[in-house]
Amino acid sequence: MATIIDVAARAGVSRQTVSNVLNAPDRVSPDTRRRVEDAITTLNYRPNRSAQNFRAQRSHLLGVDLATVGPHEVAPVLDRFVHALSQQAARRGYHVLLFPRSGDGAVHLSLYETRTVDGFVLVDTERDDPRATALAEQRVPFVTFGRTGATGEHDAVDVDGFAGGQAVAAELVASGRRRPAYVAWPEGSLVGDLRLAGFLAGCEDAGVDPSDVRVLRRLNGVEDGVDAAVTLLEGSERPDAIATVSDLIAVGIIRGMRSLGVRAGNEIRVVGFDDSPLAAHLDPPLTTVRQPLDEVARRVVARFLARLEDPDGPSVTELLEPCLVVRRT
Amino acid sequence: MATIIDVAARAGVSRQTVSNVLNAPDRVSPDTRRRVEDAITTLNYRPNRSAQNFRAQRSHLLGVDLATVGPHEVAPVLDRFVHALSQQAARRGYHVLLFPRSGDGAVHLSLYETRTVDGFVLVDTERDDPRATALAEQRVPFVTFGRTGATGEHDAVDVDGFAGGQAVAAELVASGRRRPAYVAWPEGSLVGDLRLAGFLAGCEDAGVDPSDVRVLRRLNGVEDGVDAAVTLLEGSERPDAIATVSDLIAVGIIRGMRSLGVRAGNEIRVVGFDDSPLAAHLDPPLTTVRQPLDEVARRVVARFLARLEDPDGPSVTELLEPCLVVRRT
DNA sequence: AACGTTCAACTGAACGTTCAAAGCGGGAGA
DNA sequence: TCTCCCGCTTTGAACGTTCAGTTGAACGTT
Repeated sequence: MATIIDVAARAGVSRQTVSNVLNAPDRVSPDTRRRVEDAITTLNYRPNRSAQNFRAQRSHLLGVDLATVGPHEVAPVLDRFVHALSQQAARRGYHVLLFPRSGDGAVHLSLYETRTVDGFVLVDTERDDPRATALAEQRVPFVTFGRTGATGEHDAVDVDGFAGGQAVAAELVASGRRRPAYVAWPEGSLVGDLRLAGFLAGCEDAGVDPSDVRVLRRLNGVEDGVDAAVTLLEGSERPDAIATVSDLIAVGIIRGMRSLGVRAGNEIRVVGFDDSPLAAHLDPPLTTVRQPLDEVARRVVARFLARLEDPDGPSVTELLEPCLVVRRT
Repeated sequence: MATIIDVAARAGVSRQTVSNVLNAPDRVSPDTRRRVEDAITTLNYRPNRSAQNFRAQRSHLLGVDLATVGPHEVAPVLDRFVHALSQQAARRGYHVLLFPRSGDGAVHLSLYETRTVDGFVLVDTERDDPRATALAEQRVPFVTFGRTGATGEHDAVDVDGFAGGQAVAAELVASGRRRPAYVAWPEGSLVGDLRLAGFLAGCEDAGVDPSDVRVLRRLNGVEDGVDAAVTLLEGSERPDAIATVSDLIAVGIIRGMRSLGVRAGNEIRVVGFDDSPLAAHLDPPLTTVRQPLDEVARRVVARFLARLEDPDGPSVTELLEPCLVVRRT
């Protein structure tokens, strides 16, 4: 591999001049510049990233811990976000380094201590996420996708689940539904509680009394959705719409309804959340709320770089609007 | 951040002794070792990875290019493999660096030229994959998950799709089916052709004439599966089993059958391939072929490290056995 | 001619680590 | 007593880059 010294020798200049041609071309005379560029081309020189990292005390790497997903679990948002993140990071000279989340849920602090990464992006945050607390305490640069409730204590980018819930309610009522039900996660999840609260607020805004909305709480599985649908349909007063906190539950709802001979989208509308890849392929295609993952990723990267620039600046939480995707249900 | 020099000063030894305590403890007297270890603990010293990388001319990073997946497409194998890979890599002191596949499908050679990564892992390879050709030509260390047809020209780990196809045929015939059909990908895909060939061979082994097997060719989409199912069922002689080259197509098959009032698993069995996360959650749960992704990842990492050790060693292709998962279809 | 300014290019130093080689006591053998 | 060896430790050097500071030449002003 050619080094900057080789290029300098070939072009008859010093190593710093070569460096300048690459990093501050205006400091070099046009004539010299051309000679150096020729040498670079001839030798196919590429600056050694390890050396640059070492010199700059920056790894240009962004750590993302992968939740340990069982072979049959789905991580519909995580994977797509990681794709988007690696794309946006690449635009800014950074790359995404994946590492498995350690057993106890702690972030691998050692990756930062050894300067393997410049910081972290946390995904799937929960209320008072211990990972965020630990990182903030150690003053490690990081940004979360998702709030933790500790506003102002770290940078975060999130999608406004409350607004998403509102939009769902508005759409359902606008299409004439008056007896909506909601299948939520168990109480305590920040994400889930916001989506539900938004939905209830949206109902109220549209003139449906929130206290009339039947709310069921289930875990995030297809089977849990099936169960919820059966519960909702067996009563004497069936809802005319079922909104849910996730697509996975919605899949179960649709299936549970079908097992009772009811096709989603007619008497009973069904709405999911996340617009996971399968939503469009369901039968019937699922109405759901899409998160602007590309934009989230863009801002996460921007926030992260800003944090590196100014470690002591104030923490910022950005909120992005989700977008309702109306399909057949 | 404490450096090795700080530790050395505190323990009253030279920097090399500290290095030895960490990398070759047997060279250091027990007494000194203890003193140094104390200093390390006190100062919370961690060797700087950038410096190590620079010194060793190794980034300890493994590049994986992410196919650009549309927001509604699914990459069921890729994502799970990447998870497994990052886990296995971490065990060997390596990490996975993600980068977006460039527009023209070429691997980002520059990541290697700049020594940002030590090499690549290629996923979703195709016959005579241009990425593999390019990397081999440049003598870049890499391992593919999936064969390319160019055996011996690069390291590869693959799952035996032929054997998978055979297993499917064996199971179907053993359960009494005599008129199986197969929905394949368009001819030319190495993966697809092997799975189909295996299926036909398996039929022959079990006493069903392969030339009687109806083979349809479709793209890899849910809608393509629906279409295939309709085509297969509308003829006068319906198959009693439909095997497919992928779970996604199988999803479509099940749906297409249902649209004609036929439930998969009874008169007509359906079998997918890949055991993607949704397979177990389908209605009815899908019988499919599981790829041992953890084991594939483990071997890919091992092969890769072996290749780094010995750049000129012979190329090896490893083949792993898939495993049929019989569910309700 | 002396001096200040500007532009272009160069030199020294440093980032933190580890390999290779050298130093240094002390004990065994000649 | 001298030599050799052994175990432990130190020193020199290098990996490739870029920041900060310096040199040198050209040019205009006084």
